Amino acid sequence: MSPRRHPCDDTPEARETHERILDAAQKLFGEKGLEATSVRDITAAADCNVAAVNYHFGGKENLYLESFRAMLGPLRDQRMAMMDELMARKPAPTLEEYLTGFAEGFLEPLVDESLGRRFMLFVSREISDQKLPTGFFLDEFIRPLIDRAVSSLDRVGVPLNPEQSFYCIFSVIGQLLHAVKGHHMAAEIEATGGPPFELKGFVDHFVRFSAAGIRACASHETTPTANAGGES
Amino acid sequence: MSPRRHPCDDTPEARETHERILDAAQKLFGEKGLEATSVRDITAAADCNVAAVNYHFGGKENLYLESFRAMLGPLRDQRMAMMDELMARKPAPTLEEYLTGFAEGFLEPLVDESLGRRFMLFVSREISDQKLPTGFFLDEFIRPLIDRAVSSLDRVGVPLNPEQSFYCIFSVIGQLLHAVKGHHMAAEIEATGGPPFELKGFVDHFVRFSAAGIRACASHETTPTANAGGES
DNA sequence: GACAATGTAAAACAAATGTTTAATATTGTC
DNA sequence: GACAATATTAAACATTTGTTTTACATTGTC
Repeated sequence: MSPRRHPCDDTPEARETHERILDAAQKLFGEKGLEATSVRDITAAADCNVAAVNYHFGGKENLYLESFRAMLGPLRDQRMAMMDELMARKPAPTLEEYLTGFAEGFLEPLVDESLGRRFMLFVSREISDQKLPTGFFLDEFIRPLIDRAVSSLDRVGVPLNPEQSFYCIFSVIGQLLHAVKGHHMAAEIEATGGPPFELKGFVDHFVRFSAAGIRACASHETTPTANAGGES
Repeated sequence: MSPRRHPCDDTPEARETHERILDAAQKLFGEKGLEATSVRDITAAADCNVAAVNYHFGGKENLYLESFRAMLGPLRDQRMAMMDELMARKPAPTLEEYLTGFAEGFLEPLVDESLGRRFMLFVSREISDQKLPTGFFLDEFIRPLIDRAVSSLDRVGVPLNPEQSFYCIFSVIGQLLHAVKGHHMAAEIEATGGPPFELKGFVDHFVRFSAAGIRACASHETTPTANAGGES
């Protein structure tokens, strides 16, 4: 009835095909999305039979989820560690150093054809076109990272209440995700005559822009009109 | 050979079906995307025959493009006008007023089931999963708006060079697009126990955050370390 | 009323989809 | 070598896909 039981490691060869399918699926699902990628596209790229997908993963939808899950854990932990490392520095980092580290850790996976890049494609797509079970992506990835970011931002010397922290992280992530889009569209932008989009230049701007923004939010308490400036 | 010739207005009835198909297509394409929406889904929603899509639009892909095009012009012009109106105010608006108007004009279409909301769904999807001809969306919508935004920001009293203006607009739009996502995911976020995402509260934060960020970028000339503050 | 033109409808089309079946190969164990 | 378990393959499965064909209805014109 249900042939999906995840054996996948009886022989090294079997494990190999299992891995090849997962690899091809991550690549193709990330590039073209769930519907636009056929099972035959994947098995062709993985150089195996069509039935192998159902044998190893029990169906296309489950393969999509497993492709995502296989990347999610390592990437989430990597970013968690990145933030922990930032907070563990001997002299506490300035807000600018914190933001620089955050941005580089966020955008670094984009530069080469790495696991992180594939995952980013997945994430971009999933955010605007949910295909995973409700809450899965949010609970397993987004929320832990936001929580960690909020609490790490808390120790960087800028006094923010929880709501302010959340909104500041929201603004930071919004900018960085948009930079991901800009990076993906860079070729097209330049092809049609737009200004070249450079990640390096953007990070400089991002740090300056966001540091001032965060400080402005911190210094805003009860006074209705906000003024920038006022740090040590 | 090619039955698509856009007659579409010989009889009032014909024009009506034409419109019904376009309406259903905008709704469904925006909600589920190109591949996940079948021609039969559309014709069922439009209450007409399957062949009508090919008769009136010459195929599914062309219908997708036409659905987008029909929204693009009005929405772009509306936002252009919004920015023009902002700039034409008798006393020149402050940066905060400018940002408030910009954010409200950007997010306003989200509140109800309007043309703007449909278009936003389309845009979100298209940004992370391009289905339209290369450059079309960029040239017809994104670039004109960015250009207008850059030049309008130029007259609000904050001295920015072109590169700084571009990056600031980039940061602003990144935050607002992410707010769109947050708004779309609001139900899901709250269902899983997250903090409620309120557009109103976000706009307040956004204005404070971005005004400080923009001023920081403006005051940054040759000094490597940027300090916020310093407006009139 | 006849004619032509245009819109609509039902049916059929070939191609592609995800999945399953059944047969074959491969491996480890006795 | 025989047996059983696992993995791979080729073929077939039933649907669904976008599109086309053919016939029918409607309308305006003479």
